[in-house]
Amino acid sequence: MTEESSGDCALVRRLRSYMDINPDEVAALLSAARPPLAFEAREELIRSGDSPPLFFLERGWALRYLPMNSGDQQIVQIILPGDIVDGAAFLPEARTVAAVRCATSVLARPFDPAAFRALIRDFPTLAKAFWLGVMLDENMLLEHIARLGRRNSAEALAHLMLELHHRLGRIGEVQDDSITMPLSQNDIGDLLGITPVHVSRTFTALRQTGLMDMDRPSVRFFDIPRLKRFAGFDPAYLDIMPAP
Amino acid sequence: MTEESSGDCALVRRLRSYMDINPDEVAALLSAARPPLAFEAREELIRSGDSPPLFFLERGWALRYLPMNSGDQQIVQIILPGDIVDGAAFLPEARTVAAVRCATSVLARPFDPAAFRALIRDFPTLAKAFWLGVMLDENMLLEHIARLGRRNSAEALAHLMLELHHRLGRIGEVQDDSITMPLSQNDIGDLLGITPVHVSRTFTALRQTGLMDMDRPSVRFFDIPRLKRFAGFDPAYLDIMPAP
DNA sequence: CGGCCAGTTGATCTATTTCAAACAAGGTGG
DNA sequence: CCACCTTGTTTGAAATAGATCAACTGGCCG
Repeated sequence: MTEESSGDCALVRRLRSYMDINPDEVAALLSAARPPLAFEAREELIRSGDSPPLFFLERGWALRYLPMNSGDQQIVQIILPGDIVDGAAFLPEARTVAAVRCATSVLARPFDPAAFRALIRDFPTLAKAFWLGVMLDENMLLEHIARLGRRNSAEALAHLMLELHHRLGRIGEVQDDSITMPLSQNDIGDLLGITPVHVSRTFTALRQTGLMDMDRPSVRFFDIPRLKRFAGFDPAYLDIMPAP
Repeated sequence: MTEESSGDCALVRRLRSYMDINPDEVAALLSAARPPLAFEAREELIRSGDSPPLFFLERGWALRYLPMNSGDQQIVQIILPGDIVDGAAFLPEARTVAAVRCATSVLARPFDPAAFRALIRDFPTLAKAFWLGVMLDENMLLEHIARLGRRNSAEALAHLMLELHHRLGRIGEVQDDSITMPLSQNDIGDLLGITPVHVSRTFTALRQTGLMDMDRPSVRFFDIPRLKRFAGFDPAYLDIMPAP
């Protein structure tokens, strides 16, 4: 037995949260999994230009970003447990442009690429679940674009926190309207394309509206409906499929 | 015979520009294709919330965008001949969040979704080519994020034009360092998250540097190496695979 | 001719940046 | 235990990129 048959694996838990996966499929999936690897906070999981390994995040937070030639960086994606670290790993020869670093200490579970591709070929349900994940990731990129292009800093920050609230809720990491959010204000600046000092000012402005509060690493939501209206947050993009 | 066997189909031409596809595969691909449909400029190809049809663009330009509840919109992707219009079409039940409208008059080629999925299952080369296209599209989204988050309007505009130059070059639509770019300054504002008046000012500023010039619908590049340096443009993200 | 659309230009206003300083928490070495 | 350093956050004052509002231009079409 490679793992608990119930699937003590963040990827399996995540897939199950939006698809019906039968025990055969879980077993097949786990047979392609290798034991998780541990990484420290700030460690690089993938470097820009790598031909990346096929990792799924098991525990912790990671950040996918584009290094800019000006020296700074633009974070493009927050990787949570159950997420694939870099989809380019499907194409054996492909190189990736985005780097990934750990925001916290992390457990990453490598999969055997060839075995994984065989699974996708042989199990239609897994193929569908996997493609669904790709679409979800794309939707998050699209909303990130809209955050950067069409929202001011307060709206963008609130929108980002609501997205995290929603995603963490799906993997069971929300305790009564507050989340654990390990990112620094520096990271958030790199996410939203604003300076860290402005992140701080924006946080205090939001705090003063009474809609949410945060002191690292916890973010508390006081009035989610009103915050959603303020940020223009509609979770439809995170719920492509109706719940099972 | 459904089509010229040489593949007079933008999708086939595009795939061939970065992969070796043999005649059997071309024939299989064309067998899933249906005759193209014509649309007018400004017509909606896909509406937000649709379960979208499986279209590949045959001719013309289309824009994929998120309608914002404030009434305006954020364009997230420029769709050129050979591009898939909305990848969500692979999942029969999936709904899309982004809408697509025609920027010019357009020919869109519908594919039979079930037949197309069968192709992906049965022809590894097509599957690979298709997944490569998905990765390319993702890379363009990532760079779009970096444009919005980490570049000022002049750099962003130059970067966007260089991306179009590169993409159009690949499908044979560049005549000696100038391209035909049918987008209005309004569209470009919706792309870059700036106001149309600022697009106009940015265009004249760029014109005065002598690096490029434009009067609709043509954009001319005078000094591409210098412009690339100015915009921080590195085409690596558009060239995942080495040329065949 | 009149009207509409796309682009330009000017003047003012505002969100965000930049630069600078200060503070708190935690870790390390004396 | 204290001095000291680093990292993350806060606050202030000045500078700037881009927004806003408004007016004007030049096609183009009926």
